[in-house]
Amino acid sequence: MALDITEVAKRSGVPASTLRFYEEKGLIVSVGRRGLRRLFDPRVLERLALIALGRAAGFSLDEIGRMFAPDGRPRIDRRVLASKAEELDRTIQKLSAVRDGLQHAAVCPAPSHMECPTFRRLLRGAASGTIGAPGNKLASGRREPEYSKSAKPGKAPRFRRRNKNNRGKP
Amino acid sequence: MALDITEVAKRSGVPASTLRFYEEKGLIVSVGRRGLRRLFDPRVLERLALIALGRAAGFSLDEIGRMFAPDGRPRIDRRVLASKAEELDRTIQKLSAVRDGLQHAAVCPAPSHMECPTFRRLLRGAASGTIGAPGNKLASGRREPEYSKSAKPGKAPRFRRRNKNNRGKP
DNA sequence: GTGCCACTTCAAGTCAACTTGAGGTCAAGG
DNA sequence: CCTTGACCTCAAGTTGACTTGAAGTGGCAC
Repeated sequence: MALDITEVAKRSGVPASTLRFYEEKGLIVSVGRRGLRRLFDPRVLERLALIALGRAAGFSLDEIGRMFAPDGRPRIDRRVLASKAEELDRTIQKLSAVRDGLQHAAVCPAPSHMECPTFRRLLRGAASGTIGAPGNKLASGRREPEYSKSAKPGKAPRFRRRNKNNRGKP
Repeated sequence: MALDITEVAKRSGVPASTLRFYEEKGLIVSVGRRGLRRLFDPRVLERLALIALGRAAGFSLDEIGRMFAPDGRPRIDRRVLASKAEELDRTIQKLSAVRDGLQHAAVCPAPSHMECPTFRRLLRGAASGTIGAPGNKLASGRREPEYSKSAKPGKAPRFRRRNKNNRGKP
């Protein structure tokens, strides 16, 4: 009944090294060994799907880990889901704006992009931090850098860009 | 006329350390110094906006760097823009699906998410790799890991998940 | 003229999510 | 019984985009 690690890897598409890594992180558990070889309960596949989904939604592995009750059953706070959905939605808005701008710029007849009003508008959007780069901060819970040392608390903290990712209330 | 680095930081919202970093990477140039202190042409602000936009669109700093002609003027290939826009669009599709699933799960009356058909469908999507996690690979040009050593070419390469991010032609 | 402090440089650290490498072990096949 | 290959462990490396720390410097206010 139990699947060995290669079987899980094959069926889930998740590399064995990642499975070991996930186990170490407590995201999945193996139910035993055959020799050295890990064995997993087939339900690990569902668990992995859940993890993939969480990642797709922008949760970090740690966040995902916290979504499983100590007994292993997923106990996902609906408020967390809702707020992540909202966050995701804001991200989608921004990306859509960028996509539209890109699309326009791609066909825009202006000799240089700099002369295209649409492009310039997009640029202002990006400049004013309404957009925020994707990649590592896109939909993920992102720590603010500290700046506690270099920017002393008394010293007009208006320096640092606020809400790069629309973190505060709009 | 020239702005010193703090002025640029203040106006652009980009920390001075990042400005130095960008200069080192060749993304911006300083036009001189006052003492040690860098001075920038005001147009650096537009350049920074362009960089922010590029990041928002999912370009890496290196890609962005390549978008500036050696003379410094942006010379952005429209085909690149179009393809990035497409990529972005695919990303948006996926994120939208996830968002909808999340939204549903947040209000779904099923006692456990596992009993909600919508949630399970979403899960299958995530499992089959149709979704792909955001974060660092979301809209960015992402190198495929190598696997040349551990998975020898003769050995049924069906092991590794293909197109986690819909990389091949649809 | 002299002190301060914000700047400078350069090297190294951080973060997340994995991957890779070296060296070890073991079940199974011949 | 012995080889072999696939797994094991543990430590270290990777990637991108920065940040941070230590040690140095110089313009400007006094």
